[in-house]
Amino acid sequence: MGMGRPREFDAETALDQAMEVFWRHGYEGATIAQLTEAMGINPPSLYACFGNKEGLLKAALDRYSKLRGVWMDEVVAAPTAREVAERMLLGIADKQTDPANPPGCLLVQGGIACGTGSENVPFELAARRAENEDQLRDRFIRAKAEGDLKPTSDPAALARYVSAVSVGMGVMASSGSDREALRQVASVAVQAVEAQSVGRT
Amino acid sequence: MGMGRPREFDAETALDQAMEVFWRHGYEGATIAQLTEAMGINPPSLYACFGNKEGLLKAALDRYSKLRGVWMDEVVAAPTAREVAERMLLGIADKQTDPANPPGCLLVQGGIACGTGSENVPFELAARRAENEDQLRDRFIRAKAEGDLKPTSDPAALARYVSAVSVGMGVMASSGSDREALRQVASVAVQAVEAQSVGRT
DNA sequence: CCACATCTGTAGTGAACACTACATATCTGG
DNA sequence: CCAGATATGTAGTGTTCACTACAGATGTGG
Repeated sequence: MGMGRPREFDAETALDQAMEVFWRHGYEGATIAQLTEAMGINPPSLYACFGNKEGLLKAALDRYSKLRGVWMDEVVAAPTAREVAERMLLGIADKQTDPANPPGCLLVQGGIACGTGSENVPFELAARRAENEDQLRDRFIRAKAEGDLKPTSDPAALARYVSAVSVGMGVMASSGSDREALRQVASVAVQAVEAQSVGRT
Repeated sequence: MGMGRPREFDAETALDQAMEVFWRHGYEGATIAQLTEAMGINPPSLYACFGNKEGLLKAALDRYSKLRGVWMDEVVAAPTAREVAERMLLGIADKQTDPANPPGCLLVQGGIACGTGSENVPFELAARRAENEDQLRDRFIRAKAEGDLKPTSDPAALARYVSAVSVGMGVMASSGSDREALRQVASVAVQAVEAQSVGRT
């Protein structure tokens, strides 16, 4: 038995284009017509490869999380909790205003509130954000064990805090805030982590 | 000339119901059928009273901003910048997890990313958020003039920061974070404002 | 070269959407 | 009580949506 006609497009390249459309218009705001045009394929190819619109979103999120994960590994490699927060938030300020991508963060722009039939999309995004938060929390737990964070500090709360600031910055970026404004927010935000650090300079 | 048949529903009560639908499903996710059912009226009444779907959203936002403005006045009445931030963020933690309302904040849930034809909705929401930020900024400018905030502090950046944290908390609330989690975020966030304060205890 | 499997493009499908025409009902001013 | 004006309920309108049937194209294994 034969193996059939080979696909004429590259799935990852197409996913990058789809990611951009979801990023810019959100899950519900993105139409199949926009997606297929950006991906350079026709609807049947999309459905054969990704199942349906939600399957395409999940594939795009997988790709986004993968790239993001590499960067997060560099972030948590910083020597102190304060520097982790600084690297993360200042880095996010730059990433979310990078003209190479739509403004903001796909994990926020993708869909915060959705209509009937797409209720699980916001939870899907939240689950991805939670992964980042978990990674931060683990890093802050280590920082506390190393005596870098105060014995009274709450690593989970700190991680939630940094995650919340990231999300807030993403919304600001998508509604027009420029890089300098986001960097200012990041700088102020880092001071809360610094206040929980032991050897503050 | 007569004045016509009087309307049989109360516009403000109907707006409250519409507000809840937009809050829960977002602008694009909310359908006219859901809105009219929640408001207890039929489509022609909705269109006669509010023009179109976007007009209804703006009316709901006006109402939301009005209620919110009353509360913000109480917030900025706190004696110090630190207490302003604390009142604001802890209050938001409670409000965004109040079971009487959908979780989160209408100014975020309403629509962060929208599809073609609704591009201005996110900007409309951003403009409302900016009003709160301006109010905070003015309060922090005063705090700096009063010697409550350090001479090196940047009131505008502080206001942006508090606003960003609020938004981030709203997203967290809408994706299932409970009140305690939000309060922890608020507590950490306040420490950044405290770090900019003069008489820190 | 043939049977088979998979992809691709065209051209739709039914459903859901925002919005409205129209007839009827209920008010005010004279 | 009548004329004008506005609201209401029924029942649609055209459009757009996610998704797909189908026929032809292009590959592999025998």
